[in-house]
Amino acid sequence: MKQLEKAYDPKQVEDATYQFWMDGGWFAPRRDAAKTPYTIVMPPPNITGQLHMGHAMDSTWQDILIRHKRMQGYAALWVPGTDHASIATEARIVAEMKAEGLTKEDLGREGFLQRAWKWKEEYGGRIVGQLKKLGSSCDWSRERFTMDEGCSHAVRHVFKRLYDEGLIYRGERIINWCPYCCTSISDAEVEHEEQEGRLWYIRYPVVGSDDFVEVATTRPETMLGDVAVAVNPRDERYRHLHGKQVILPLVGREIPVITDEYVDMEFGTGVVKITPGHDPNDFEVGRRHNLPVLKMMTEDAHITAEGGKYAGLSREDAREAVVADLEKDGFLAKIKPHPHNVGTCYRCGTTIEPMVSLQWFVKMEPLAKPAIEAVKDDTIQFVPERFTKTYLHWMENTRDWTISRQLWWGHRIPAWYCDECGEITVSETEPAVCEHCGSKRIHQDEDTLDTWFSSALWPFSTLGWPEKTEDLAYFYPTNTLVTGYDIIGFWVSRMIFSGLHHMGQAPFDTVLIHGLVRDAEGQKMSKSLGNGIDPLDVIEQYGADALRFTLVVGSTPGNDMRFSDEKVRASRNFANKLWNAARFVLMNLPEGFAPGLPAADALDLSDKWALSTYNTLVGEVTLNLERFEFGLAAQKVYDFIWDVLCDWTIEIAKPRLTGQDAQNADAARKVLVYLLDGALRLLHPFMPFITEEIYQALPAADGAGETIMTQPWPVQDDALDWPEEQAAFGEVLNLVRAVRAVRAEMGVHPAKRTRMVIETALPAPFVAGQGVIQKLAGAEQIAVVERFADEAAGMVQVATPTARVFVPMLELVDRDMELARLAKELAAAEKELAGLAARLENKGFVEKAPPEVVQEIRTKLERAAEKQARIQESIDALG
RNA sequence: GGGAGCAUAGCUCAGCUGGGAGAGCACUUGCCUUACAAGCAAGGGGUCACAGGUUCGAGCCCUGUUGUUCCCACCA
Repeated sequence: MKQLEKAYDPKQVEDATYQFWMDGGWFAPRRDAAKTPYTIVMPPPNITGQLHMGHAMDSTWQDILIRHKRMQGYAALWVPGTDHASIATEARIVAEMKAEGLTKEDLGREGFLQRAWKWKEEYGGRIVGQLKKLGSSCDWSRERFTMDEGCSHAVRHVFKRLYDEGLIYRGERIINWCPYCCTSISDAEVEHEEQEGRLWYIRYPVVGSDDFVEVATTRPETMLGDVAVAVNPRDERYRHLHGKQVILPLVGREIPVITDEYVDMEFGTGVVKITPGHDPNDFEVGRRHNLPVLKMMTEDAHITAEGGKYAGLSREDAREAVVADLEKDGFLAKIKPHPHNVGTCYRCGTTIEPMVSLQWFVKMEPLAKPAIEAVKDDTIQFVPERFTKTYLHWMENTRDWTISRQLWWGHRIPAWYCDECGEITVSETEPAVCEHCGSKRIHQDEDTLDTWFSSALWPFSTLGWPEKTEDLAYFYPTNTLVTGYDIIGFWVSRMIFSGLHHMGQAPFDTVLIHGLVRDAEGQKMSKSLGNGIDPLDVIEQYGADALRFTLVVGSTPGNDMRFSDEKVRASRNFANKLWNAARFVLMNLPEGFAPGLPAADALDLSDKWALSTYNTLVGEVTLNLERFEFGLAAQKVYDFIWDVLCDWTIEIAKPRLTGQDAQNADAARKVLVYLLDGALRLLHPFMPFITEEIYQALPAADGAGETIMTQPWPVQDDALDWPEEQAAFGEVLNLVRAVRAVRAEMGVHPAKRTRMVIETALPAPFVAGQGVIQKLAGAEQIAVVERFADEAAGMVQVATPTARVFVPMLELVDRDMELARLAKELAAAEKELAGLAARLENKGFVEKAPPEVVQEIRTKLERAAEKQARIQESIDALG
């Protein structure tokens, strides 16, 4: 048997325990036909990332599910891995190179990729080690990386397949361009932020008259790319302009006035300038009217030659210059303040520039349809349910997905262009010749794929797909996906349509959504605010179990939570409490102690109460876990350990353990060990380290080399349910509490012991509970009688629903004070009685409420009436 | 412009399918009761945002209002 230190020290335990688990190989499930698989794929953290609170929460929740299912006997697999995070990683490396005075072009593609891989080898594993500190029971033998060989194969396979199906196409479209990252980004990667903008009203002279039209714009510099002005066809104010031409100020180009329903007559002047090259709406309008597309900005957002004298200026400088010239030449009518939304790059925050460019796209509509169905028909459920709306809204409004990125770090697009015939060859492996004309002069697309393109395949690419592996057959589809609500659009939705399309089966059945972890003030933790709390610091100070527990209690799916030191300290204290309870139990076990519950007739009333309470707990916690109510489950285990086990059962056991009755002492020990063992199992998913450490010290595990990880999850058992005894002992505890309250109120010193007479019509439980009352209510001698009131002069009297206690302490207290106290008690009892009586007098209640509820109130009423009568009698005796 | 969350003790939050409100921290009082002072015992503190409605009964369901946070959206 292991000796436990006086206070729990996580640092001495955690790393060694994790190593013990690794050595035991318990993280890796075997494919066992006799078992049911349960699978979770970890949302792969970015290789650029450091573990933050979001990861800690995410991983804790997943680990709770996996550990619980593993104990229930499932073949539980948690697949870990990391994401190459193309844009983030590339930005990181470019910045690093910049410090050395190097650019990507200096190194060239090959050189850059070498450097990137080196960077990955060096830093990519960092976060993996951090996940281990948390206690995550992932199967590291199945760890994957989105750019490893298998995942890359899956990516090329999917690309080829979708291309052949006509679901991937290449085309010139208007896309979101980040001038800082110098790449296209998808709609989902654009963040909108409100900015204090302005509306410039510009006069465009009408050709062939002295008239002009006023056009309102938030981006005057884009007028250089104007190809028309548009009015609403129904707008009477501008009917005379239909078919006319106007002159573009500063540039002098003649452009047509067109009519289009898109124009809102209410906004601005009702006239819109059309710039198809740099505005998504204008692009659509331009297509409808066959207007040319002028590209007047470069990839780093400077004006092109198209912009005449403004060529070479940045978009910001160009705006100033254009506005100044407009004003000088009298074209500027007015300027009004105008708050509006500006799209920014989610990575770098730069204002995105809509640009026309040649990119690859995934056609979304045919893929989205079944993905919408799968959620509507509950094949996939969101927890909490409300996120279904978020998902459906995203899916139903999604436009084609821009998947090409002008980056080097990532999956290079498997498309080759023929220098002879110009056709495209898409292939999983590098083709030798153009499949159209057989020419050998082909070159591969320079671009890479959006990071999410590979993450979308994660639930099956990690299991070996497109190979037909045994893992894939056994573990797919996975079961629960755990993630934050912020990536439902980016990731969850794409996994769903990918799984359905490529596997013919939804990738998981449940999406469990957690909220954000905020700081103690409720602010989002972020690097720029510097308010991030490093989970590793918390682990260092309080231990991983305390951190995990904190991330679970008081949290509820989908809701954000605040993180504070006080909360972790409370969790740490709980760990220590458990530790000491275990120490107490263990130090009371004799050599050769044999665990196991004694026969029912060897159990005393308190044993049956404790075991019944535990038995109920088992059922409730199991149900809570099945419903993903982790916070409730954790709270219940906490309450059981602290309240039922420590404050009552252990205290009650003390006199039994040191008493004369050897059989009784043995029963107490066996029950304590049984309850401790059960509580450890129930707590293990939440606090894996300390529960393992204590489990190892229990006689059952002694030297057997077993782990709590694979012990069976407790099952509710009717044989451990004694409702009558549970209720009867509850009355004993009520009496203890009542006596303690009166003693405290009267200022009786805790060490002072008194004689005590219990008057009750139901003596059995109080006789059986004598020892308990003696120990916990400060009694030295107890008599249980059916009638005592007549001899009770000069005694303090305490009423409970089923008994009255007489304590000879009146010499310690003032008689009037005692009367006043009793009067207060009586008032409270009468109030309760009146409330209950009122409910029963309500005919509607008696007739319509369920009979068991009515009966419960009747019983309460009887009890309350008895208690009230006892108090009244006490008062009469004193008076 | 649409959609969603939240509003419960001084603070942070639980509260499962409606049966008379809980925890942690903080506060007050008393305890070194040999597992634990990171502890033990006893307490104080809440018209569950507001107004209606459904129901025998509402923190929970419905409608509206206010405050607050977030998501989505191509009105120049």
